[in-house]
Amino acid sequence: MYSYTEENYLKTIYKLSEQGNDSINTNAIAEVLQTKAASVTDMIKKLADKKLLNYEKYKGVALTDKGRKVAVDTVRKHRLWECFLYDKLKFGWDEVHEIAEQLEHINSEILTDKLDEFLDFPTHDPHGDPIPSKNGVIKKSNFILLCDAKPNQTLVMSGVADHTAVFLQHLNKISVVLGIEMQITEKNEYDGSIAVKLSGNKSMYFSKDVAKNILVKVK
Amino acid sequence: MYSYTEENYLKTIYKLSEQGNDSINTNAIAEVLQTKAASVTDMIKKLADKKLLNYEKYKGVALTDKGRKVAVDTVRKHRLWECFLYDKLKFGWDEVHEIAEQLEHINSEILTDKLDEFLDFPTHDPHGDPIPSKNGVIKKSNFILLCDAKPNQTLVMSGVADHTAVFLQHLNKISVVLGIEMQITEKNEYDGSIAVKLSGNKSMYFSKDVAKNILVKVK
DNA sequence: AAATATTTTTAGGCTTGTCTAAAAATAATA
DNA sequence: TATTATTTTTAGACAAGCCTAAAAATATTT
Repeated sequence: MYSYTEENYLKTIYKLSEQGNDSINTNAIAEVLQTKAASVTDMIKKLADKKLLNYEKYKGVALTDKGRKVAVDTVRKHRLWECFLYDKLKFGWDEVHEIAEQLEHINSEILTDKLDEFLDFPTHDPHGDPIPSKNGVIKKSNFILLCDAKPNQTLVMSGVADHTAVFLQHLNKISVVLGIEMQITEKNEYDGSIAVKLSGNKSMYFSKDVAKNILVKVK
Repeated sequence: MYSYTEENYLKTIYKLSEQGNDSINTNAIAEVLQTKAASVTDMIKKLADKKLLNYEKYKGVALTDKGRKVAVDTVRKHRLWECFLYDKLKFGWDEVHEIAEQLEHINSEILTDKLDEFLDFPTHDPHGDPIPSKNGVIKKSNFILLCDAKPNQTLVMSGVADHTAVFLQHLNKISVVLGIEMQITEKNEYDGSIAVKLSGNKSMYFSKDVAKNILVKVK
């Protein structure tokens, strides 16, 4: 239906627009896709011709419903494959993204459906990101950043804001995985660091850099 | 490493050479790949430049060890994915080929290894074709065609010579699946049809067209 | 508001993989 | 063997996706 490249452009534009970036500028797309602004302009014109996005010269782009559908479906496939790699093949959560970047372009609706069923209809991928439903609905998660959470509430580690392998590997190292529970015991104004108490009364410190990239849910 | 297209050319040439076709001619490749002879010539030159095959003008081609390795690895991935689709996702054996045509090009050695392990190191795909080992060895199966088998031996249905969806669907319809056992009770010279006795003493007839496309193993 | 900086677009070109039409080589037949 | 038929290759062209360099538009400073 759509090429590997077209899907990647649509997915990138979709993600940038989700991140609040209201007007999606050429350079931002080029940056994410590791290509040049001139190439982005070329492709944008083609995608606009196919009614996948609205484009006005020098004014940035916005996906049409048709384009958003393709993007969301690509995200859905990406996250389902990540679940497969993590849950079934036992890859680390820092390893699944790269492989899913390839698998997300496999084109078979029935495959996606069967995979979904095989995985028992997961709602979130291994990084805590929501998996869009077959019809493109994404359930909004009520996650907050650990650095914004209040003390004395039970918090459940539910996701990450930084998806880089180095960050995920750091969390591995300090045994922070999805599902662990904690309570903030101390928030230090000076450096933004946070002390928490884990189940089993173990305590742990997070630097601001880490705390601002951990998503938690208030239990 | 190698493009989708390059892998498909190498796989096709490999398969044609396995089918006994000693000199692989341009037209045969074009036929399989649904393209034109001129395109094949172009690609052959590029693959020869990359030392993936030996090529002499008007004399046909032969894979080098390097090229064969790529081809066999693609076949390995194809068949492992077919096992996954069949065993885990419960696709029919007539449905797995098309999807595996896409999945075979996913490039990740560790993924292939983990998939192999997840599937418990299968030796044959859902059509009875052998799965090459990681280092490219293909165990030769001692299967024979049902039409060439002798009466009064216990035969195990082990594979198919015709991989088309229509043939596989026909076998579904008459409940012929891998693993069923049978003994030939009658071979008709006139039309080449074969009568067999299945376990449970049920009997069944195969036309020559069917019998010549069923592979069995003498138990 | 004018000058400068940044962003975006255009122009022209490259590679991959494809095509058609014509030429060259090989194979088959009279 | 000469002729015809088939196969293969060459020549030239095209679309997709990318590039660099330069021009145009927009944003930011002074």
